[in-house]
Amino acid sequence: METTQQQRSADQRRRELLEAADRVVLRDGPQASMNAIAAEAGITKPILYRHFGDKGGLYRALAKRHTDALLRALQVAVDADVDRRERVAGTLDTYLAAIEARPQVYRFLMHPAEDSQPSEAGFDVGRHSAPLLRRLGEELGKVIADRVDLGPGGDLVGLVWGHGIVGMMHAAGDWWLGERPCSRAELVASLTDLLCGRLFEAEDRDGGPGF
Amino acid sequence: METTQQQRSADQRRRELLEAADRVVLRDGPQASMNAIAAEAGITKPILYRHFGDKGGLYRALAKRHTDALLRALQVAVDADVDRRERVAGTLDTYLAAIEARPQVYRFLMHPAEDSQPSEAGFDVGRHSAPLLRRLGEELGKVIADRVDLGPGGDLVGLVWGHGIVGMMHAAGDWWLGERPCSRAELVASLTDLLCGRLFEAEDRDGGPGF
DNA sequence: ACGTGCATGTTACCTGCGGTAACAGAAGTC
DNA sequence: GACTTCTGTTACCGCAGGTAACATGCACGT
Repeated sequence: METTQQQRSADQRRRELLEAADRVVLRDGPQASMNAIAAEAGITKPILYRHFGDKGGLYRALAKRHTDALLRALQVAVDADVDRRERVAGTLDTYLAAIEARPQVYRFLMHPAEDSQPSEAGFDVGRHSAPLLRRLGEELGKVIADRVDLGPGGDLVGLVWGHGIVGMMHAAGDWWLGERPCSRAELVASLTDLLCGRLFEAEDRDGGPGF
Repeated sequence: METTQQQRSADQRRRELLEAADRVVLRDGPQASMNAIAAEAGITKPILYRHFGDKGGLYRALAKRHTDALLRALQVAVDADVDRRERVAGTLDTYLAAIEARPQVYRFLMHPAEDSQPSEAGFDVGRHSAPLLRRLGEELGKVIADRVDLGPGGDLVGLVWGHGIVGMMHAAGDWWLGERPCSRAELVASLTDLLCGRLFEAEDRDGGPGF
């Protein structure tokens, strides 16, 4: 066949387009229009559609790059050779540092422009809140089930915890990024304490039901 | 003045419109169009806009009803007169029962059609992931800080935990609702265990670094 | 009784989006 | 040199959110 020339130039073009899209999303947020992206890349819409199918395709391709980068960073943190508390804190800090450094990217990843078609209008509740979180939860769940002895049904419990912890990290990070009520280190410490079970070690206050 | 007649009928009309919108959102999901809502209500678009300003206004009004209802239910659960573990489990279960009973409503609340204007294209990272979660986190944070003795800076820690726990509940619930990997009771038990600190009580498994 | 407000309702339109069809050149291949 | 293929364009469709301008009904002050 020997279409390698064309293949390579096509791939290269694709990368260029993705970088242009990246710049626009970084500037305009997740609701960046296809027109804007095409303009930034110096071309017109139909080319984008030839390369990526539809907006969802472009956004998926764009998201994959950042997602993979973040996943690699977290993988390193989760494999660090320190004690468990330190490792949990390090993982949280890695995530928070990432979203702090590039809030626009983070925002884009969490809000992939709700592509989902109407489907059967009933039970596809999932997937609207970013595939990234799902992937993170799944991965973390596997890691936990692998490394912590949770008895029978441990795989399932690991998954629950994985998704739960990722959600905790995400929600707290989102709130923190908006309000900046404390330093990153303090946030990490508080969240780590929570996962350590300090909620159930702390004493109730005077009257009334403790939480 | 004596415009009470008109006032009352206006308020009543508003309620009727909200109920129509509710039906449509329940049927078509969060991307229900203004045209569809107007049609369901038996009128045309401009009336909706006169009552609610813009789509964001309608959705905010619509969300407030469900949000308030859910908040009341959670308030009851969080004030229950049982021990702490039972109370945590009950609160989680209340939330999960709600989203299980009406997934469409839940989905709508979490995805209020990204109204946010472009603003200054920079630092308004918050608010994209549903005001409901923020409100829940804030309320729970206050409750925790009120009832648990967390030492100096406890208010802030309470807020961090509030948002974190709500995020955990949300993410785990979202995942669970999509995959249905276990019963609600099992999910509640696992999450409660996590908040109890079982992650740090469990033993490491054989080789490699424990999580 | 009758005009005057005012809220309610309509039709018809604007803008901008995602997405597509149809056409116009340039380059490699036989 | 004809043929295909890739790249790029202009021009358009359908549908969304949102608005202007015009009609209608009902309570009022005199």
